[in-house]
Amino acid sequence: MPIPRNNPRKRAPTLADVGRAAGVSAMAVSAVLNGASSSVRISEETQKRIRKAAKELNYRPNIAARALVNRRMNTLGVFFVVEDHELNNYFLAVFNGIIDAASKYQQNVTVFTLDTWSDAKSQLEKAFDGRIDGMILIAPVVTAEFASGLDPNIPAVSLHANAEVDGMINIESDERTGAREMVELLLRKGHRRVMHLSGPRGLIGVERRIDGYREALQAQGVKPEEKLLVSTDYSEEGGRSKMRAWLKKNQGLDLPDAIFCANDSIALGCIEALAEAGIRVPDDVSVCGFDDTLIARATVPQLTTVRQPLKAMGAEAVDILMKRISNGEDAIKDLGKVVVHPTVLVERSSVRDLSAS
Amino acid sequence: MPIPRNNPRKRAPTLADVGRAAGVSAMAVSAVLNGASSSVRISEETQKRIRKAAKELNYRPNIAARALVNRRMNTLGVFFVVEDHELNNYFLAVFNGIIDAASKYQQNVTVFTLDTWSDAKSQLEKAFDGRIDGMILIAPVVTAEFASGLDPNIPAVSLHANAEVDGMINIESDERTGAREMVELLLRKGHRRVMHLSGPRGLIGVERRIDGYREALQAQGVKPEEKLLVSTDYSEEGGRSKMRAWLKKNQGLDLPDAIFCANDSIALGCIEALAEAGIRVPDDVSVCGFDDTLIARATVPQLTTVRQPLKAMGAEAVDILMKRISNGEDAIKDLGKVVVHPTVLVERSSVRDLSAS
DNA sequence: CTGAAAGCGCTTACAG
DNA sequence: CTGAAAGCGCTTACAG
Repeated sequence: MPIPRNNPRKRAPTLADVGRAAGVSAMAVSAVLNGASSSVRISEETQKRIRKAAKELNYRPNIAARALVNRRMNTLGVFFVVEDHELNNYFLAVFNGIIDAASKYQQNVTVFTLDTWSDAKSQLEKAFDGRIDGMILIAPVVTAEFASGLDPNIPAVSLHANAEVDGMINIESDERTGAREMVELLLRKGHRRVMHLSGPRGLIGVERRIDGYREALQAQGVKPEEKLLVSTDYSEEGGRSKMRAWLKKNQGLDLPDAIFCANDSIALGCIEALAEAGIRVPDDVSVCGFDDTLIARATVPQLTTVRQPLKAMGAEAVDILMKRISNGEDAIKDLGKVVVHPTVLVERSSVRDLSAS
Repeated sequence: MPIPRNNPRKRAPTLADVGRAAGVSAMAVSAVLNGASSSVRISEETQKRIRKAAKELNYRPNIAARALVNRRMNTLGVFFVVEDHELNNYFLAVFNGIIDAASKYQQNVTVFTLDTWSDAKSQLEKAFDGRIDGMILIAPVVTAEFASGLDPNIPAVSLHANAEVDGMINIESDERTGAREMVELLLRKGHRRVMHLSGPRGLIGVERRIDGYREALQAQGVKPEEKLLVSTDYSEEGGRSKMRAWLKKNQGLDLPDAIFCANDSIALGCIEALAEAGIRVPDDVSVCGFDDTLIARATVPQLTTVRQPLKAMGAEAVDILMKRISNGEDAIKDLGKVVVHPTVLVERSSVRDLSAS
């Protein structure tokens, strides 16, 4: 659909209009309204007159004119791939942190959704026309091709990037430790046969969670069973269908003691598939998740999960981005290329303590 | 925190740069790159040369300069009150529809969060400096004072506004019918004592749901009990605390047959409070919600609820807004001031059929 | 200390 | 059919 071009907005009062009303130059008005504008000194009385005129005319500085001069839009761009046109709770949590922090810096946030990261280059370009001062990439799948599509003049910060990009700072959480601690918890509670419903193989976060899972098992001398590691995509539907299939294939055989799901959505789908089969959580099998999104509190029983501080991570992305925008690339050196947040184990009701019984 | 002003972006190539490289005027470049620019005709060969130069220089038209001339930013503003700094699933669904539709029109979306609607005036003003071409107000609490704070030159569309505003189009769903149908369903399934956990009294949507609830009861000759109508705020915490309090107060007395909650979050809190008290859903009492957000599918049992087409409503807000922006106020006459979407009953597993047993 | 001028990068209207 | 000029509304640097 073409961009509608006609029908420009009505002309709003300008600095000149205000100046005329107050009997001064546009420049004087600018100086007064922008506060501490360096050298200019204007008498108290004139200032009052100017402010009064501005108020009466309902004057607002035109943002486009300002941006043209300052080469700053005071706007941050958020880039995110939307699967099946459905925003999810991971996005919600991160975005929440972003807008919260952005308003602190008086920055606007505009959201750019992509269909996929693989041809992100052409989609990203659209934003490289001065409309944003910095970009936040949420969970980008970074390839060399993709990285070459970035504009070196626009500072970028990523969350949960799967690879390091030159000149870009990435914010992550310690997923490996989080996964390890979760599985340790399961083992401590007497679970032995721990299944892992992982995310799509190859993504760095997925592999880290698998590593943590294996690490915990090995430390306790539990031999990992091949058939207890099943990968799916990071969705409710993925968790449901893979769990359904697994149950069908292993009909009549023993259930695992516990199922460690790679995120809360998978866990939700998993619980649904179990419920369909008449298997109760946590009475018959324990289930736990990862992320601690809204979903984790919505399930019944509420989900034991690994909390990633998603909101705080979104906020930090803004903090770092603002530093880079304001101070230029000098700011980077102090920061390091990766910021790692610790995860927190959140115990709710979906894991049963077998050791107690 | 002050807006960082320093450190402007690096100078990007301009039309003049491209023109110089191609040996033509900036105007010629503009004409070629903008496509069908009316009168101007430039030879095929020159066009090619211009495009090549633009590509080589990696030219992007500067959005601020364009906006200054066109008085159009091609961005839409979304305004929303965030309670306790927590975005919710209602927002997620509506926002999803908004960004989906906006990308269709090649419009950017920027999100403005407010603390409260009551002093929205001062917060709205910030956006009246040409940075947006139109505004979408999500669930605004409209007062005369608020309405007077709107800029008549910026087209506005609201969703779930509680009152009609002159010159603004409001998008709603037929909440009254939705509520009535839900309660009719409960009655049909043999429930008699139906409790309603409503939203905050006074809001128009809340009253409509209450009206629908009462209407259904009356039509079946069921006398509404005063103590079965409890109001809370539209949150999980509200549903939990009010349900807890009710159970405590009515300890030892009969439970209602079913609880009709005014939204899914309340229903979730309600289910939690019931679970705490050892009351099972739907075995001991049926619970249903309203909205059909993500939450409704996450609960176990999944929630029977009234679906509002939130995503479609968000998309329609954009469609209408774009008509108003493009065609001016002429577009309004065709539309009417209120657009009402039908609701749909979604039956899941949280309501038990008593008539069958 | 004040004001007139130049310039940000684009598009539109108007001469040649 | 083409090109030089004016103007969008602001800010910054530079004369008086």
